[in-house]
Amino acid sequence: MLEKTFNPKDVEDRLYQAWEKSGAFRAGNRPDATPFTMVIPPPNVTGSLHVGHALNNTLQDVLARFERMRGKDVLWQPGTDHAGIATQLVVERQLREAQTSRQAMGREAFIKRVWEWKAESGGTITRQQRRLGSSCDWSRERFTMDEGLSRAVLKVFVELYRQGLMYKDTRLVNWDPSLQTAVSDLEVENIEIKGNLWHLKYPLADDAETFIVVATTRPETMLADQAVAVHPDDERYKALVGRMVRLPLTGSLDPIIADEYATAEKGSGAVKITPGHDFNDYEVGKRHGLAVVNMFTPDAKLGADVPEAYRGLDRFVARKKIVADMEALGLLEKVEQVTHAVPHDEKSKSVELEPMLTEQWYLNVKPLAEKAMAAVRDGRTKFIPQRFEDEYFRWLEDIRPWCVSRQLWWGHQIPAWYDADGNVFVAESEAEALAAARAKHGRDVVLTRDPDVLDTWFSSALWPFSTLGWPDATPEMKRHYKTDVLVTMFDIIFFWVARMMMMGLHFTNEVPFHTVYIHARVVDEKGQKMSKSKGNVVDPLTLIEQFGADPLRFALAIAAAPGKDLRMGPGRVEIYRNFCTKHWNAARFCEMNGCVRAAGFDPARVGSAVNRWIIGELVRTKAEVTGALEAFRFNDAAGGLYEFVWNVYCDWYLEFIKPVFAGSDEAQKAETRATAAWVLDEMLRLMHPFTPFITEELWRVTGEQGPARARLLIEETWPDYAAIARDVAAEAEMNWVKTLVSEVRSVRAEMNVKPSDKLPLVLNTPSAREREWLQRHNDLILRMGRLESAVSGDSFPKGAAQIVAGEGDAGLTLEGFIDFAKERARLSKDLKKAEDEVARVDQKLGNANFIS
RNA sequence: GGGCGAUUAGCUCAGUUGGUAGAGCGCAUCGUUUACACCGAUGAUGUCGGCGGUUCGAGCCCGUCAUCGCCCACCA
Repeated sequence: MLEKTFNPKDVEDRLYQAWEKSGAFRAGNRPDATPFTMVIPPPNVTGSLHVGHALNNTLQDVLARFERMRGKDVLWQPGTDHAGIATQLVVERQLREAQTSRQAMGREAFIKRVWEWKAESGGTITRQQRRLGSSCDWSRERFTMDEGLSRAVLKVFVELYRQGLMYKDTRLVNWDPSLQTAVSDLEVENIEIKGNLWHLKYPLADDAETFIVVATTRPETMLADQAVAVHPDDERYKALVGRMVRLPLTGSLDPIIADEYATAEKGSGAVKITPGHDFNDYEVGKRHGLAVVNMFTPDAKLGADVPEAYRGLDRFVARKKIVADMEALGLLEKVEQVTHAVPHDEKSKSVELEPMLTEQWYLNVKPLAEKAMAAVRDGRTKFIPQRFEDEYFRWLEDIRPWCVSRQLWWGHQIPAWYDADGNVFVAESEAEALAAARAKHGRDVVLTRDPDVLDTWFSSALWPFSTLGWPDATPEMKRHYKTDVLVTMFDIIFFWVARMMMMGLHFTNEVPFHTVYIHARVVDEKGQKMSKSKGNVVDPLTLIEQFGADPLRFALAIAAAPGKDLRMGPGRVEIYRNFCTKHWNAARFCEMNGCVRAAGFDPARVGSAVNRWIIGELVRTKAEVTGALEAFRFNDAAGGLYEFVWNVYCDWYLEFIKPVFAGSDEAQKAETRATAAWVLDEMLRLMHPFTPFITEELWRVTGEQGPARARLLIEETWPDYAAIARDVAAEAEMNWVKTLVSEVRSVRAEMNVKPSDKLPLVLNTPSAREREWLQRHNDLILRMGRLESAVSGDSFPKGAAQIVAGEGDAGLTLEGFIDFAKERARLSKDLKKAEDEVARVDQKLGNANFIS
């Protein structure tokens, strides 16, 4: 006998282990079947599961289990990402707490330390994915710094280099002074902050009493100024173009130049040009042949190229001092308050990035982007929802070279070696590099390896094929690439999706996936973005602990309407915990009534209307769920199931069959038991992709073979009801019955009659008020009496009917009633439509104003 | 500055080719009848953000305005 409620804690672990042990999640179980492949967006190896992961994993697991049940050979490829910056930061923090640093340890020891940390904490997130029920093929788990994946990275880098797409360049780059590394354009977050716009007076070189005023938000950079620019058409300054200013504080001479970049309306109309520390100024400098002076050290303190008084100062300290000094010289004209966007690192959002002139490795992604755009344009890869394609195009259309080198230690070290003269040798191994160097010099030379590592997203970009064994021609590569669906969130379309498209097409000539499903962001129950600082982070593990994995999964799936924020919290999950209990109790009811699947039961040959009807409803639901899942409408699929389980199966069907079980018609009882069991059984299968644990556990209740069947659930096929025709008669009949029952219930409620009371009880002692009601609803109650007796098998309470009707049986037989029901259903649907159409045409003709 | 999305019951949200406005929660009333109180029955509640247009008919299509959110952008 089942307990009154489902206890997820008792079963989740046991069931998951049984699944995994049985090899049910393994790809390759069905060599003849169509493959279905997804790669998981690899979470940070040292991270833990947040509710966004939970959504992402749930949706993929729904698809994986659905396709597996449909008979496909599913590979859901799991793994983790080494997450260069994030992981290095975590370990560095630990070192700080231990009073040491990576610099003190040295590179080799530090990397060893990170691997240790990975070994220690790397299992956390995959354990948590298991708790959620994710049916990944764990036997194929990969890590971006695995030997095989690293080999793919080397090969890709070297090939891109040989193709001339990967190159070193010295240019301005976004520099993180805290981490002391370059970051890519995508990793910059512009944050609006309130600041000052200082108007500085620069005296002319040959006339110290005449000034040109420049406005700047970054006065400290004036120490590296190389010019003052004005717009060529700006009448105010035309005469000054070509003359020199003497830069205060440094005394150097800078030309006043005319450049379109300056806007007369902005600031004072004249702008200081600092090619070393501003992307625009850098371009202006190139046009005018200005020098590029770097005035900062890597940690953004003032360096050797500034007057001694400022050397070693932090940039913000220097800013204050320079403003004060300028003011003391009478060269500060005014200060305006402005809000302006300042580039910050997107991780902590607390470090102001500095444009810095450094040498870095760049990948010219332009030609790759062309192919990536073409693939989406001609439909080889589709985005759902489609509007994300526009965003994808917009970014790829004006894509700039990708700065792929990072001045970190944790990551794939760049496979480039240098000789003493600075010649570079790019090769997949040191031996190859040495050989190349020997060939060049005619003798053995000593090489040093480039100390930098690659952007984490470089290896992620290869994920769909590197995990399958590329560059080797593995059977998995052949069978599972391209993959089918990528399920991810919109915030990494540029970081990851676009780059996978580019790399995939470039190296395999095939798109990495035919569909990209973009799901929403999960926010808290109040609609606030979750953040640690706000303390409103919803922890999926707490929710699993509290309610179970199934309710969380169902809550996520049913809320997953494409492209909208998705609110999540305990309240939401509780609703679906209740739903799971309801589902559980439906099975419990079946168990109590001996509803066991009967051997040889044929749903197409059921006799009674109630049973024919519920089978029809099931068939309809299955079609709805299947269609919804095929279209990635998870909310519709889950919603349809919710409706069927609760409002159709429990609220109507189980209520209808109670009188049957209480009655004496043994043949009908047997049929009804078999039907109830069969429908429950099928329902469990439809529910399984969403709530795998409870369905697996309940499965044994309805199965002839007991618990041994449980293990097999996910290997069973998705229900196929092709042989069952839609039973319109049963549908119409039951709809009519339901309507009547509702009407009667409403009458009873209004009359204050207990549902348990038989009608005759009321009729024997009618009050005046009751008598009035009975008169008004005479006809209804007559029919109801008929129906109840038809459903329950009891004899029709003739006496009661006579009392009600006052004139004996109205002569309505059940058959006559069903005909009436059908007629009414037909009329209310088809005829209504036809009549409307006729009326519409009539009206049109009437309005047409024919000439007779 | 550009682009996108949202605006539907008190709250949170569905609503896929335009055809009688839906769900859950909450609320009110009643109820422990062969599963389930993590339950059941019944009920109340909507100028579908405003205005204009197309149509026999608009929550849905078009235009416009308002408010909120997100993304992108080199503006001093």
